[in-house]
Amino acid sequence: MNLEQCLGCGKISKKEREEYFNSLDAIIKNYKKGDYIARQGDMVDYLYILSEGSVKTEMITESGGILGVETIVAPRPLAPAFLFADNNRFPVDVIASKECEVALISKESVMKQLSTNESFFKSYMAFNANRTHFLSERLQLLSIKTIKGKLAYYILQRAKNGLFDLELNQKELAEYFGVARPSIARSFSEMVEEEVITSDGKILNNDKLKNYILS
Amino acid sequence: MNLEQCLGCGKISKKEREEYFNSLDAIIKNYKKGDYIARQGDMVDYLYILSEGSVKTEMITESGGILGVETIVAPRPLAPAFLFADNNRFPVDVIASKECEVALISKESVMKQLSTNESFFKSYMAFNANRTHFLSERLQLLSIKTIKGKLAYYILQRAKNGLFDLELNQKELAEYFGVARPSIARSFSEMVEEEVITSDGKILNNDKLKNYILS
DNA sequence: GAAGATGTGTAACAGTTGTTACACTTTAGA
DNA sequence: TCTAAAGTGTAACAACTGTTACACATCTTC
Repeated sequence: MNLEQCLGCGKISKKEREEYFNSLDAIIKNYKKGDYIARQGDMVDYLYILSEGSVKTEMITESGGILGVETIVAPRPLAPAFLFADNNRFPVDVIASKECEVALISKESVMKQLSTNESFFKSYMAFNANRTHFLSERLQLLSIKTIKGKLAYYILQRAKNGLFDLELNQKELAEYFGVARPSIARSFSEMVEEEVITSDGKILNNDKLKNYILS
Repeated sequence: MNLEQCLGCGKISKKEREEYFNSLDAIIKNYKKGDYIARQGDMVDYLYILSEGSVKTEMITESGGILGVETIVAPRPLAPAFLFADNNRFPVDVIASKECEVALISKESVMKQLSTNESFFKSYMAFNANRTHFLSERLQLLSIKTIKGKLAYYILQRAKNGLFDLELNQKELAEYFGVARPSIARSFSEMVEEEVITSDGKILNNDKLKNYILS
């Protein structure tokens, strides 16, 4: 899910990239730290590609305070989904957190590329599809309210032949679920206690495991 | 976000729709209640459009129990994002919950339409863009842990000139946030108590309101 | 193989939310 | 206008999770 994928080109030098952007009629803009790249409510009429630097997105604060939301590091498109949305406006402020280079590709140019450059098309579609996939996954996980439920869902997704591998350690799981680390340990050991799973990765009671997700 | 939007055609009769599907080389399939339309892990090689009926998505249960996930009512595409995803497999079982008609349009035909039919293209892109937008919104809201935080985020999104309108009643808000109704009432009255908002829709302290989102 | 770093198990307590129940207010319809 | 339905305010208690702290295990590196 990066710049190369999105543009349908492999790893290239900075010079090659510039030539490539030129062929797309891109406007290259440079920003200093603290510059606003876009403001909440601005129309998204271009495909914004952050080719150098990093940005953070923020909600507006009328009276001083600032609420950080997310940091995005190059290379990555900035709001690729909004370009074709009905409400095609930036949902947040986008501010350079260091020196940035951004390529703006007009909607028309993007559409032309999409229809003439199969590689570009496939990459663009795959990027958005993967993002939807990612968001759906995260949403389903977050909408499960209990930690045991999240764990059960997570385990069932990775289960094979009654065995599972968590892949992440407790600290990483906690971050992924948005919960506290000791809470993961507690829930996990309770599930072992209740003979639903074993601590070494076996599923003992599939139905009970699924029931965690519901309740 | 419906069939018409997705296909780039207005409201048409069933006969017209069938002709339209024919022009897309669609395969029309009919299912009875209880039939499996797709199984978890099946490849998504077609654009599935549910034109009649309704389906529910389920996680598999090896030993009897069933875990419902979501109900989808016609007309709507079924897994439009997965068609172009890298991991293009159904994430869940899809089962007819009444008599259904599904149009399967091959990936090739979809790509052909996308490049030759601007209306189809725009509708398809808008559908996916809007879905991404929707998912991002929901995810951001759900990732806020406290109810006061969710309320603050919700209010700030709808705020204008220091005023806000919740638009939903408490019961609807509770469902939207995935929390209990009395908890909404409690959090709301605490925020009024703390002189951050008034119960009739004024924002008294913008910064405190944003702080709820963080903590 | 000793030492620090990383990962895990666990406990006590605080904080937030869910559950249930009920009173009250407002709205919509007869 | 009266009534039923829908919406809201609130309280007591249960349940779950977060916080903090510490013990112990395991892994890495010199």
